[in-house]
Amino acid sequence: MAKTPQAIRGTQDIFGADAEAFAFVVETFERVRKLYRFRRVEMPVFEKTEVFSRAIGETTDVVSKEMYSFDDRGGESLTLRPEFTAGIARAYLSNGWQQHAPVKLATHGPLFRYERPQKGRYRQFHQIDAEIIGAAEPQADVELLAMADQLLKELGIEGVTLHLNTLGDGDSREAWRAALVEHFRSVKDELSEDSQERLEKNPLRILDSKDPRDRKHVDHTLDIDRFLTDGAKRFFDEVTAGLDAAGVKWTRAPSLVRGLDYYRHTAFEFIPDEGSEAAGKLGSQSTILGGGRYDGLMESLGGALTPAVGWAAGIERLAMLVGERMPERLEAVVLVENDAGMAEAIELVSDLRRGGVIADLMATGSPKKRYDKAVKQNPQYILRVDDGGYHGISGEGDASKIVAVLSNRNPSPRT
RNA sequence: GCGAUCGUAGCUCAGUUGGUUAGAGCGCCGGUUUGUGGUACCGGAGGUCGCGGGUUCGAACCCCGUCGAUCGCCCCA
Repeated sequence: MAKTPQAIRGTQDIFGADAEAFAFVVETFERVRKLYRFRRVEMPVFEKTEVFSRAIGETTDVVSKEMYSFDDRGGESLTLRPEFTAGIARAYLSNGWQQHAPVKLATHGPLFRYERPQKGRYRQFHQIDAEIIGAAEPQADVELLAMADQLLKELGIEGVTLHLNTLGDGDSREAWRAALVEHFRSVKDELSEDSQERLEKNPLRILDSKDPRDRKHVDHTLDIDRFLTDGAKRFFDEVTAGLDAAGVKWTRAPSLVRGLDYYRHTAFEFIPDEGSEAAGKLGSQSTILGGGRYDGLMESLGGALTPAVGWAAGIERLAMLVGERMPERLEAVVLVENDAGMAEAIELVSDLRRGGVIADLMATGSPKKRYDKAVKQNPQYILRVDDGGYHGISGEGDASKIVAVLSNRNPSPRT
């Protein structure tokens, strides 16, 4: 026998309860985004590599070691999308969506990052994504976060808190970064190996290092607050005031920095509370939804300065938190007691489905065992068909839909 | 890229200090019973014990390598 090829490492075949939970997340997202008038967009799964390398930043982990890149037959370097935002920004520029600005967009689908898989983390994973493009005012941040908050609530997810920070505007961030580099360089030898590396590549990250050697050198004098320009401070205050008005709970997280270069001002993550049930279900992964403002991104792709803010959430991680979802209950099984009645049974099950009844046909295997198999499906009703046609129903509960279908049918030969 | 743990039937798992022909439950197929809302019983198919090498009279079991999975580090959703 030929050998079955293996699935690619880090990909998943989702089925059963997990697939139901996955679908529930997507359906709930679709419902909620409509409440906020986010418009659905469909995006390519791959782009020219430069879309991501320029937008996300060459030195980020995502670009430097996690992209699935390949040359196509024309020799052009393409990359399977590792995130949504860069591709959406490219689409916004190449399609002239400025005409719709400010525009609220939502999408979902697969993303790809070359990483070692572990709990809640895959090479092909899935996100839901929401962006507001062309809106500079803090109210956009508030609306976006209110939607995220409502989504999590409607998914029934508890024990998760919005962690909020500001990275300031360009000037604030630059001053902050310079101060951090100066500070940490003076104690470089005492930092962890990882953080000595971060010092060159991404000094902001040292702030949220878990290594005690690094923690020793981190204190509140290094928070962004001291470096914020008046404008940046005012912006953040308006965001937090808006969240309070909208009834969205949040907590300040001064060491929260996002990994990608394009973030400005607001940065946030929804994180399970320590010791909560949600935290346990997620393993060592913590962030279930994250994002921020990226006013500088469009320029890196050659567009005009365009303020924008967005977030993405891992569908798999959300699905781990929503609990068991059962498929809709089977309402009717048409049981073929004798194969001579097969045509009649097929007609009956078709009529039931057209009448909005969730129905299945049980007509395979040993005729004597069909009844047991039907019962195992736990249907609300069983309709029996033999060589004389339909001849009986048993079950309990509301049968009005089934009765309506039966009374609209041509009388079976027996009646 | 690094580390830990683990690979036995379609699935979940037993398998004694290394010892005859590797087992169970579930699922699948067939039959007997029952005779119409989850019956009981009998039987059957299904395994290169992840793969390759080594030690041994003898390896699912010990050793080495390799592939894969899981969890963690890094980073992220």
